[in-house]
Amino acid sequence: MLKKERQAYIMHQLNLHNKVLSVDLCNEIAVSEDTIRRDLQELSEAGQLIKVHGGALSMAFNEVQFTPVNVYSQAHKKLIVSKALQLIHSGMFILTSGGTTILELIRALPPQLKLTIMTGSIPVINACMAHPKLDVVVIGDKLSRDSKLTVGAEAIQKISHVNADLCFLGTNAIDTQHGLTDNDWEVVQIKKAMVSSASKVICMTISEKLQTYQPISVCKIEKIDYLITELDPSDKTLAPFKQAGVTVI
Amino acid sequence: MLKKERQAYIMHQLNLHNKVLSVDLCNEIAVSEDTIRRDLQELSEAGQLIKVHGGALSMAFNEVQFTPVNVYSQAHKKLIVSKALQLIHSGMFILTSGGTTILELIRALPPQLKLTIMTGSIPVINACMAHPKLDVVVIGDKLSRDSKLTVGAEAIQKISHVNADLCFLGTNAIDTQHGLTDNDWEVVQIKKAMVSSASKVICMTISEKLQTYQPISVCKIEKIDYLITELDPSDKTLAPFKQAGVTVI
DNA sequence: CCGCTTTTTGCAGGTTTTTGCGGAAAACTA
DNA sequence: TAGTTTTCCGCAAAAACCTGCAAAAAGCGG
Repeated sequence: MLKKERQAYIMHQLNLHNKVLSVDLCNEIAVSEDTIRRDLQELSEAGQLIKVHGGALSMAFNEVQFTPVNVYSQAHKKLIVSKALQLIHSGMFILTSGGTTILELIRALPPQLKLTIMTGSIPVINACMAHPKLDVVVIGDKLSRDSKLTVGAEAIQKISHVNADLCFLGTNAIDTQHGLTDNDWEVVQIKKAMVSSASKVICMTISEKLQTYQPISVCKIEKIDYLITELDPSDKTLAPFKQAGVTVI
Repeated sequence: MLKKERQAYIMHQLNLHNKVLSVDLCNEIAVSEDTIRRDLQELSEAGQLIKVHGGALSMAFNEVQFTPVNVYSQAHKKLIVSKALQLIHSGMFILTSGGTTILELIRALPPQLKLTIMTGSIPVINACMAHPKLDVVVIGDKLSRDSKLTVGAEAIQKISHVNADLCFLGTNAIDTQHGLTDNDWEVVQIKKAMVSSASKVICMTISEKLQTYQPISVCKIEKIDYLITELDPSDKTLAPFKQAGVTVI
């Protein structure tokens, strides 16, 4: 097999699987491991792939790896937030749990907007205090260290006595079969209460979390009124949610 | 599985759930716990995550908002705090309002000390979360923008149902004639409730605020059990307080 | 076709990386 | 305080890597 051929084969494999192992390649092509290594070396110098110990990764893989939360995921969240702002109108009473996306939403609220935010999430409260007009109602109870959220019977009871216009839920995992799910029992209880006490329930999430699930159920998919992701509403990933009656934005 | 791949997987999980456990990861990837730990170590050094005992946390969720420490009368406050620490013992239930001196006290609590802190002050809650062992009970209600404290009937009712060992009050003004006074009606209501619900009431203040007063009364001087200032207890400024039955430290 | 250079390939060796393991130390939990 | 879990540290084996070398293959001018 010619050298050019071999390297073309390597690139082909790389495009298919996003990674190759030196061992696999030298078995497939029946050539010594040294030769493969030299090929990978050359292709790496030509900028066609990223060589790593034991094989190589495609450039595509490396982009997502080297573009961490701050840039890639952050841009998505900004887009999600801008969509969510359309649902918010002056004077509304809003219930929220915690989560990074919700935090971004609060930070993005226009300064002149007057709202009442009811929440037990300390980061959200902190963000609210940076806004000039927001009325904040703190849900009191025991503070959960992990989630930075107040949890417990007192908090649930308090939530059950309000009627919010909107409820924004931090989304840990969501799929059409299990609905909205999470992994912290106490946080789930709070979220359940919030779902019951709001006219409209809104889930904001990056598309990575779609069609994943966690052990504990918050609510069925039918309870969700709006689903906001960074994807275009017509994206095929979102079709099952539309079918389940969720308004996808 | 390649090392880079593994680390990408870890980061992915972290973006989804905001935290990962070493045990979970080594099961999911089928690799020894040591390897996972070394990966977390590397990613941590690269500034991609925060390593903690047992796993790791995402950077996004754990933004530490560092409240600037004002050096004004800092030395005095350190002294006051060190005196106050003598009154605090493991397992106590403590009620607090807000105030910079109380904030300093929370920050100075030894890391191994276990306490339950009940408060409606957002800065105090933030400080408590930086401590590894504190149990925090948040007093819920409407958040007062000025004082960053929850105020209202709900909060007062909640406070009235507890029996705290100690109550630390932020001191706005104190004198022997009018007792402890303040200038915010709603905050005063909260402080009144706290005084009623605690076995011992402690006022910490720099000496400048001694023998000053404000329009609204929190409680008579007899209700104060301890007064802590930066002065020596034998200082003549403090004599009238001793005479009124306050234990001066 | 021949003698020459250049390229490519495999191999032997020595070095570096990676990984898992055992035991001690540290941290956490009750 | 005692007991469990997690971490740290050193070690050793395996895997991967690099370097230099030599043989085979290919290219090339005459």
